[in-house]
Parts: sequence; structure tokens; C-alpha cells
Amino acid sequence: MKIEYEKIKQESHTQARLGKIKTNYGVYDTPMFMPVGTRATVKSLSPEELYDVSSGIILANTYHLWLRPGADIVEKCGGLHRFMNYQGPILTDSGGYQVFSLAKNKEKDITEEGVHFKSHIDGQNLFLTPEKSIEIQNKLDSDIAMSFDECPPASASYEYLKNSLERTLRWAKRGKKVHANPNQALFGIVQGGPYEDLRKYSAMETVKIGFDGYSIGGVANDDESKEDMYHAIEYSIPYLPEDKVRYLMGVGEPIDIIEGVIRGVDIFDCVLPTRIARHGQAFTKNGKINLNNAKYKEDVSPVEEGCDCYTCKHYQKAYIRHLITTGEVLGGRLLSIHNIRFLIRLTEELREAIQKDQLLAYRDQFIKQYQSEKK
RNA sequence: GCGCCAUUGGUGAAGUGGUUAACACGCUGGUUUGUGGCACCAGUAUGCAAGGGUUCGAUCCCCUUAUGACGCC
Repeated sequence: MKIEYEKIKQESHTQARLGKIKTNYGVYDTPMFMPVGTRATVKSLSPEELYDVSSGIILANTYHLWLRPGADIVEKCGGLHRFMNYQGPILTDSGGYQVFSLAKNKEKDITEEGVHFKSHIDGQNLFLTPEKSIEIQNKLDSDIAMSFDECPPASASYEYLKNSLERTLRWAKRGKKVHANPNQALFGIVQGGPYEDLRKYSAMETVKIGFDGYSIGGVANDDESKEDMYHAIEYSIPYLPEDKVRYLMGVGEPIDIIEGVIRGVDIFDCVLPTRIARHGQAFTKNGKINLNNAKYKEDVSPVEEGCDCYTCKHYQKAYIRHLITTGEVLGGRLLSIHNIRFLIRLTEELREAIQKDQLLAYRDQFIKQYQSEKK
């Protein structure tokens, strides 16, 4: 089995769906949030802690693992699951996103054949192609491989986005051709920026090639507005098959996840919960809070009242603030646990709302509370 | 007791007779969306030990006092 998606229910007032993803490592409910473990580790968390927050699929990154330790070494160690000891599904990003940001001269460095760029570690010249990316992912032995795509900012010109998505389509075909891991699913990526016709075209053409799942890429980038992002989803979703997973890449603001689900997205990934955790911030129902703030110096309450995560069950804000302000790594760890659990709990609540046909009411209530403490 | 040197923000400290007293840390906020970069951005001494004097003008020159370090009896 590679991966199968089964739709359980469609919310009657929105595009939101309830579904199940069947993988080699079990069956998981959608909507789902996937924590990011770029370098074969969700920064600072052990696999046990990931199971504990009910994480399903997690992400790893082709580019990073290609550079260090190298795909051959991961393969020699028995593949990504054995390597990082994660007994759950793993999705590998293709490296397109990283490579695009590392390519200095977009015109020159991004060619039909692939992308030239310099390693962020030692500056050596590297060249990544769709074939190479898939080959690496085959070796890493993740459960889901992503097509190698170009990820231009939403602010790129219409012409650029059009040419770029055409090339991404050709790359998708090339990648699929060399994809050779029978235990691994392969996803295609829809591009096209904020433009309706481009998204539609990209979605239809990507579906024609035929993948095990489809993602919407090129969002939450650069200076893209929320409106553009929501439009990009709306313009793409109608052309994606009902019986395949829909993955919105890189989105992790709670409200964006809700809006994505409403528009028919099944899975999300984002670095936000772990990154902001390391900088001392936490998601709560009442909005994002910053544990660096002096007002938490003597606060004996948990990060979020009523949260069921390990951190909230055992620690006070004052202690976590102490860890964060003194630079102790445990602070970021505890907040990462909370933030990931927060987003996963959010998806659990979304599933419940979809089940009850109350998603829009849930959204309105969530936003009202989430923004209540903001000025 | 005498001589000599010092005294700049929460800290370590630069600095000049003339509009806004450098920098760093700390502190106070903020940012972060398919994680190169535990990072980035912003604010943070109406005052330069205290008092007096010289000067158009002093944190910077002079005097006194206080405090501290060093040397000599």
C-alpha cells in the first residue's frame, strides 16, 4: 500500500471534508496538521513526544538530508524511519522551496534541466533536478515524496508564474517517470500564484499527469496577502479529485488552517509551531502569547488553561519564561510540544465541527476569541 | 597623614569645550507560514559622582567634597 484517501463526510455549508488517510503506518484522520522535522528530527522532540501529541505524518526535507548526512547514509541506516526512529508516516519535501531561495540569479540559475545553487553549508556549487530529487527521496524511503517544483513568490509577475508553472509541470512528469519506490506515494504540486486561470490550469494539468495526492504550493510566501492565499486555494481545489489528499504547503497560522479546511484542504505542514516556540512564543485560544514578556514573570498558570499537552499539565508560565529568557533549551522544547499539540488539537476540533456541520460557527467563535486580546 | 590616579546608563565600557553621549550585554516590546542562519526589527543615560567656578557654551578645564585603587611615611 502506498497511500489511500477515503472521504468520510463533506460539510454541508463548506468545502470542508472529513477523511482518512491509509498509510503503511496506520490510518489517520483528516484534516491533519503535520509537524516539520527538516533534518530528520522535529527540532528538540523525540518520537515518543510526537506520538504523545498525536502527530500523524511528519515532514523531512530532501535538500537538507541530501547535504547531510546524504541519502546513501540514510539508506544504509535502513531508511528514514529506522534512521530517526519514527514509526509513523513521513513526507519528504522535494527541496524545491529551499533551492529556489538559494538560487541567487533566478533567470540564470533556474534552468529547464534543474536548479543551480550554492550549498548554505560550504558554498559549493550544487545542481538539483527533478530526477535527482525523486531519486534522493526514493532512497530516503519516506512514505510520501513530493514532486520537485519551482516555488516563486506570489508577487512574481503573471508571465513569470505562467512560465514557471509550465516548467513545474514538465518537472512533475520527469519526476514521476523516475519514481521507483513501490512503498512510496508521490504528490504533485499546483502552482500559479494568486491567478484563477493559472491555478485552474496548473491543477488540471497536474491531475492529468496523475499523482497519489495533490498539494497547493506557492502560498504563505513572501508578501502574499491572506486574500491571495485563500483565493489560491479556492481556485485550485475544484479541479482536484475528490478521492485524493489535498495538501496546503507551509501553512500553519491557526486561522489560516481553519480557512484552508473550509476551502477543502486535508493536510497542512508548517515550521511555525516549533520556530516560534524556540523564540518563546505560544499559541493559545486567546491568541499568540510571548513568554518573554515581563508580565509572565510570576505567572503560575499553564501556558494555556485547559490544554491537554504535557507542558500545560506540568509546568507554569513563570518557569517556562525563566527557561526561555535564560536560553535553556528545555524552554523551546516544552513550547514546541504545546504548540504542535495546539495545532493538532485544532484539527481535532475542526473534525468535530465538520461532523456536526458547525464549521463556520466554530471558525467565527475561534477568530473572535483568538483576536480578543489584540488591540 | 601625604602623593598620585580614577569616578560616564542596570552592567562592561567608548568619547568630545559646541546641535541627537559610540558599541556590546541586559532590559522592554514586536516579527516569524513546503526552517540555511535559536534569528531578525524596534525602544531603552534630558544625562557623564556631588557642589561651586572659568567660558558665549562644559561630561570634557579649575577648585572643594565624597568614594575607590595604588605608592610613601
